Amino acid sequence: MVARYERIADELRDEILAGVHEVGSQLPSEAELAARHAAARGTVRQALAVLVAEGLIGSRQGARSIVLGRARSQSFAELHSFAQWARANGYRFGGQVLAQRRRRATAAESARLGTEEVLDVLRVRSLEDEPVLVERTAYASWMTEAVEALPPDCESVTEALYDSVGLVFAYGEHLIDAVAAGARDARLLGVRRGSPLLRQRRITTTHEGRPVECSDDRYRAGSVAFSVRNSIGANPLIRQAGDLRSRP
Amino acid sequence: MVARYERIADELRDEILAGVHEVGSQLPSEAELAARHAAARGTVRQALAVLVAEGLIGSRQGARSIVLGRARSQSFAELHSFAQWARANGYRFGGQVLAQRRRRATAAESARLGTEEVLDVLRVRSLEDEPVLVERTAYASWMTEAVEALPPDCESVTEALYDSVGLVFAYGEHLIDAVAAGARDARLLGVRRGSPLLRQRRITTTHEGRPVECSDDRYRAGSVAFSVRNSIGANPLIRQAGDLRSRP
DNA sequence: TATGAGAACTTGTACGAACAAGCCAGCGCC
DNA sequence: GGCGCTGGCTTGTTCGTACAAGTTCTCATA
Repeated sequence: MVARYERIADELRDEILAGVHEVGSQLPSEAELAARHAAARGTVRQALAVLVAEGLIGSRQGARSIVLGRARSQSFAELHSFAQWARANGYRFGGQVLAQRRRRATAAESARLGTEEVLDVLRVRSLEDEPVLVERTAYASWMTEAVEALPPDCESVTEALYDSVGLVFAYGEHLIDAVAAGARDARLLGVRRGSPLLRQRRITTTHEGRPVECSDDRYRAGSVAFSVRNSIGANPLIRQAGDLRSRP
Repeated sequence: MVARYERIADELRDEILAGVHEVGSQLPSEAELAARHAAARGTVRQALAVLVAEGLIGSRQGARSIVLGRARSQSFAELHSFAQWARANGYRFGGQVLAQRRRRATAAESARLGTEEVLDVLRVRSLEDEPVLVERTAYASWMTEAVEALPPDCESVTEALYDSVGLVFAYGEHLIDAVAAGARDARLLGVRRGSPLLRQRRITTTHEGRPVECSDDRYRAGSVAFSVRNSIGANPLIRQAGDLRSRP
């Protein structure tokens, strides 16, 4: 059973995407939406909060909500899982494990994952038959067996782990910056050494907050971009300084 | 007057940051928090929703909320305004306008800003006395006079525009990827041509959804990173494909 | 015509209640 | 000991009400 506010949010989202409510125009008042859906105003407000979080609409006290854009925001799974994102957008995609071994955790990994040993996996992912992503992932030691059981060309690691051990990636923290391609990155992605890569370092945890993996993903420039919408009072993305102060 | 739920959220945030509630531990139940603050459960839930949006805690039906992390999330202003972000984090910073002229809007700019003419501004920003950011901004034509009135070494454009014409940047859309430094970028940032840069393209609007500016900001690699926390059911950042399909 | 006060409208905050749905520990059974 | 089940606890959803606070439009006045 889908919650009522979600159905209202879905309907409003569809209307916005279909152009019923133009960008820059005002939505009907909460009272009117409540009457139209035979729901309480609080329920409508929950639905609107969903769309605000998606960046589709903006709202402020006293004035009606306005439509900000028509871009669809994907789900958490699509941000976390390359396969789910690619599939949802209709791309051909693939993946291949190139190296996989157990090793001692570095100090940083140990602090983040809470284990002394990790399973180190190097994967390359392709989009539209071109390699676009080099993924270096360290899994916590209690994940080792489940990950080693996966086939090397596993399409979606996230889905496979859910099917095999019921693991759900629930929370993620991501750090995004740019780096130059090293010799190995360059060879794997088919670019020149020193080419710009978009790097996404992430750490993922379960529902209970238990760390599962930390990963260093590098995208070939031009293949993928990250998009974020924000507003006063709701801003997901923050900026962090690099290592300026430690440089000579 | 600060809203009650905000004060509760502030108190809980402080407690988490101070380590009263350890990472991975459970928060008191909503009922207990409500009793402690003499507030309704709905009010406490609003406070918790704030912390969920900040990525500090996670929650799921049936189980108590758990503490996910201790990183503080900055405000919208700090993401949008280089100066406010740098100041809030205690960095030395500066800025300088290198070129500024009116010109016809490109087709893309015209579509985004809704004006035929734009004011094109090229700025370089420094952090800790090193140039780290090249900013190419196109302002909508109705902004021209206010921007031209700013001093070339204006520290914070956002604040100056608020003071002079009461303009508030309320909503933003950002697209983040990596590019190679061109000859001019390289000279301005003091890096080699072809070096990786972190690019943030953004478009900003007022409260009413009226577009104010669109900008192409390029950070020297290593100087700045973007951070995002997400969870199932709340994810701000999305991935977008580049121009894969249009390539030969 | 321009301006300012005010009314009407709209969103934000807060309360209280009730039920649904999921989690977990403890209990009893095999 | 191990297993499954149940009952209590906890969060999720929804309703209804009331008032606070901000916006917008109207209308009277200068």
